[in-house]
Amino acid sequence: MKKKERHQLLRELVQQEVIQKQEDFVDILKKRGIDITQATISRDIKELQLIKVPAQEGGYQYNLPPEMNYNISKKLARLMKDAFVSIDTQKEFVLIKTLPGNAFALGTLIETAKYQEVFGCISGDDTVLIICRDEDSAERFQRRIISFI
Amino acid sequence: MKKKERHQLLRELVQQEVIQKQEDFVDILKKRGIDITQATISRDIKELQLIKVPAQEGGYQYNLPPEMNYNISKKLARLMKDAFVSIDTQKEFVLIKTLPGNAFALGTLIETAKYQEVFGCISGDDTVLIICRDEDSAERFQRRIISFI
DNA sequence: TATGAATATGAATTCAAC
DNA sequence: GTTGAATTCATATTCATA
Repeated sequence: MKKKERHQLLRELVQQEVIQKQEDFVDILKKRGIDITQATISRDIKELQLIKVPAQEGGYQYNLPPEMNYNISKKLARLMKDAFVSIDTQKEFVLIKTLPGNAFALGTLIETAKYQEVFGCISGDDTVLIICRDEDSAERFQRRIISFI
Repeated sequence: MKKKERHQLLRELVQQEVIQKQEDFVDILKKRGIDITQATISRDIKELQLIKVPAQEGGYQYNLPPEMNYNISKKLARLMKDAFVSIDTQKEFVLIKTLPGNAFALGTLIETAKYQEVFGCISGDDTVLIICRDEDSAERFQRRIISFI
């Protein structure tokens, strides 16, 4: 496997999995039959400019570079402006209604953006249900989303 | 000095100075008569969610959390849309013309955003001169800026 | 709760090999 | 130019103390 391919894989992994430390990368790659050491991962991270973000719930998480997250936020903002219908919260849940056919894309973006308030999210055709970490998170997340409109 | 004050100070420092490691914080605070250890800085960084961004020119730099940088980019995008007149590059220099009175604000935002392409920048009333790290950086930076319009 | 000292853990670099 | 092993260096945590 070439370095470029590995870099691409790391970019995907960091969006899909919760990577807390460089050894996590090593372990995941090992499971896929790619043997690589922490030293190489360290260099990869530097080249890809991945960042280690402190999570307030304890722990850390590697993430995409700010620049790329900015692009994700931009997409999110655009989609919200285009397809947003309504938003409501109840306890730790946030429910967003969109124009038909847009919820899945919205859900994917919300997940990719990895907002700390968000525990998980499920999307239908015109509805995204976001499960936040707690009631406060839900409120914060709602404000965040509304600011995009 | 209270923890809250120190946190505020760290937020300012991270925008003004190039902080490569936690000991840099310790040293800077010491010069200001604030005695604090690396352990405390580590906790502060976690609470403030500061991130360590790899710079492609070697080295690392602590920075504000992605969320806050997103806001800076949003301001930059808005100002560009409002006040942009023209842009041109020559070697490693980028020259941006703005409506009168807007260049200084633009320059400040560009500096705060800490784009890696940028070495430094000088602002007048309707002109910002950005010195990039090299010719390639200047081109990349120009594209970046244009994407805001 | 906030902190420092000591320590453990994680991450970056050096050096040699390829 | 890329990598792993060993090492150095940086950072997070533990444990004690205020």
